[in-house]
Amino acid sequence: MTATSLVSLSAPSPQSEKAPRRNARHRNNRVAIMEAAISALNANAGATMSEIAARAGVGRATLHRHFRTRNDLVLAIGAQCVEEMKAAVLAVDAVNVPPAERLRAMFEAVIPLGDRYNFLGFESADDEVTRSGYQAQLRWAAALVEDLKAAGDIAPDVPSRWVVGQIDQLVWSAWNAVADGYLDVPEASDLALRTLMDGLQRPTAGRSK
Amino acid sequence: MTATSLVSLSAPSPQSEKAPRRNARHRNNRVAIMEAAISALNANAGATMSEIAARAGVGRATLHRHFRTRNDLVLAIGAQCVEEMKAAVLAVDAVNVPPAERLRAMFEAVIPLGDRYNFLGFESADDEVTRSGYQAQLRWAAALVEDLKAAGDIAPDVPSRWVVGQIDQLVWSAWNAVADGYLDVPEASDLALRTLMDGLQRPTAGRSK
DNA sequence: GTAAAACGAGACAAAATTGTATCGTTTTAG
DNA sequence: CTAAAACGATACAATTTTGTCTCGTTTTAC
Repeated sequence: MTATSLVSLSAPSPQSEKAPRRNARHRNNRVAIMEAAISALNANAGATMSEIAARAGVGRATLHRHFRTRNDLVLAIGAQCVEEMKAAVLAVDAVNVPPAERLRAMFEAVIPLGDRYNFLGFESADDEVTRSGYQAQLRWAAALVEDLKAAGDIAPDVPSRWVVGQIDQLVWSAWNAVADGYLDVPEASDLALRTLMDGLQRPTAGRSK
Repeated sequence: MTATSLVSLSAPSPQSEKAPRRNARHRNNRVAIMEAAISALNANAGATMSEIAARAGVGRATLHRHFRTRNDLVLAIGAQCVEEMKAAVLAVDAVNVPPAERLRAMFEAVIPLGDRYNFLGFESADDEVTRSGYQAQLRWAAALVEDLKAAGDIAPDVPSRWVVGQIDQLVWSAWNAVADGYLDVPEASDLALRTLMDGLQRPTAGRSK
């Protein structure tokens, strides 16, 4: 469970005014810390700063140099995750294809971000900005579900909330399958799609269209 | 989310030697505390003793009278949940029917215990006894999956870990649907079964046998 | 090579949380 | 109605976690 991440964190967003010109080591540590924190907090929402620092392979003092308070850290991660999710979903929306293919593309794009997505799920409650970003993701998924229903890809009698919940969960299940090493991302996407649309009873056949 | 529980906690197990003959209020409070704790810890694994006491509607001192330490509380809940799960699953095994019907019976029996099940999922790491009880549940589910595969109810090419994970998650999803009030237990069981076996594409038809 | 940047280790103070104890009041059982 | 049981409130000590700071060492950039 030492979570080698499936994606890489982008460099420190160069938005800050008067950015104090950071070291390479500094940038690497920042990424390592955020990665370690996502992993640690996914495993245990109450993970302590010491645990996070240890997992990131830095001293606790360094952790506090990068993120003054625990809350700063959680907020930074939340913002980062929202950004990454937004980008992934935007790429899916770019191409104008039938909803079923958008669903497939979504799985491919979002499953590698499963840990981010999960983080947002239980850590977005505190901060307003992060939460609204997360809510936007859920609304996007809900809209996709409506499109799927309209196209006849999802049975209309199934509550949309249920479908959204299933998609949500499939992303996390698939991420774990990939992290555990028993599936790769395309396989996991296929299996997630198949599970959602056709269930696990049929031999393999491929989805009926 | 004020979680009116779907099941009721049994009276204080009368196993303890020299049981000091408790009050009715005492027994009620014990149940209320455990119920509140399950709910609070499901929402936030790091919930504080004060939060739990407040949610249970008792003072913090009373909480500590019932469970001297936080760990005592978690352990007691864990043991209780394992017992309840064991009983539910035992009832399913009692009747000798095809695996597909056992799956249906399992959903009916376990969905009302969804919050217990979820609790065990992330709080069983600390205590050995609780964890082994939880593991037993997972092994039971794995055995059921093998039976389903053997009976042709689950496609053999799907990794069993994946199937077990889906069942696990469906229980929690279904419990939430019931708690949110948009499904009742039989409906949720049907939907969980349908989702797992046939997916959500088919109109409603009923599962192909 | 050298100076600035970043770090680790450790010492501390400041919360926050837990656990204990006391005391007056309410509830229960009979 | 009464005594025992249980409770709430509150105060307090112990522990854990957080956040700050300093100092000597390592790494980086040039």
